[in-house]
Amino acid sequence: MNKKIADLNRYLADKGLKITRQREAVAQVFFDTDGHISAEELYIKVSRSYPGVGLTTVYRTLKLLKEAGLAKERRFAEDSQGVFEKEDTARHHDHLICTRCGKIIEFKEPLIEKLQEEVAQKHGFSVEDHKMELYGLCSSCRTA
Amino acid sequence: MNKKIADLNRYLADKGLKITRQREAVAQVFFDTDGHISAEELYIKVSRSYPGVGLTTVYRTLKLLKEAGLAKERRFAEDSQGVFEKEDTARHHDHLICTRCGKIIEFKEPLIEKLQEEVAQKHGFSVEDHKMELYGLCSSCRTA
DNA sequence: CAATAATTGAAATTGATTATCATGTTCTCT
DNA sequence: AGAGAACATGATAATCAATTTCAATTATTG
Repeated sequence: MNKKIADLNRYLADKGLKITRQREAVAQVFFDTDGHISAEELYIKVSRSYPGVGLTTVYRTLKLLKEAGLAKERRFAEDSQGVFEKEDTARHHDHLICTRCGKIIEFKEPLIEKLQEEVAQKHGFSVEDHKMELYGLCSSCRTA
Repeated sequence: MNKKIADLNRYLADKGLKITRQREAVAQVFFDTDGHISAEELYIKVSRSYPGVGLTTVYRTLKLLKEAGLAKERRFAEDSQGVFEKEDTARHHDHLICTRCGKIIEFKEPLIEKLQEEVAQKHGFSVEDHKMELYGLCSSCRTA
């Protein structure tokens, strides 16, 4: 699935930026990753397939991916490290987070989104994006 | 409204910790603050009424307030600094955030909460807490 | 009031992220 | 293809928020 790499390259060309081996490496590995990944983790993962790419470049590329609308940064409570995920999966999904074991489940609920729109309108807002996190105990932690 | 100070003192006594002038100062100023405040901002505010209280102590006291269930820490996207708010207002309210001017409006929507419970149950979770943020443009930024 | 244990503030430390800078690469134009 | 200009890279240093350390101080308890 090189469509996203193509999207990135189009964005770069558009901005007068350059297509490099490192950017492609980081982007490729990132797009092959499901769920959330931190810059540090991505750096390690990239290093396995494409050694010699610096952590700094990983940070910089993730920033570009955000600007290009291909990645999304999230910050979970109490977590000092930011995590990234692909923008397409980031869109319209929310998180259930177990406060004991840290397990994170992603879900979608169109009805909630409809209500969000309504609330926003009531306050004169137009919604572009949202983030919802439910904190609680997962079934295994509750019975344990 | 010294009830909360009393709550804090009860918590401290319970844990074998001490009631100090500094803790009371930080707590008092924090409880008199509406909305969100960062540790740094709170430090400045405290320093005006009670000079000589260190930033470290503000951080430590906020941590205690969290443990005592009297404060809640939040982390908004893209914001490196965590912010705190009183637990009573933190409970069951959500945020509308303008992506241009940064304005934050708080709201409640019981229906959304009901749906959250249902979704969680579907995944075997019991909800203890939640966080929801809607990002968009406020009315003035949209027309500007 | 004395002994004990917790607290304080300043400074040092950590961990994540960003800036700097000399060197290397890509793109554009011919 | 080649040269020049502009951008990118990676190592290191710097920054920023938050935490830890530690010697000196203070609250509690008996």
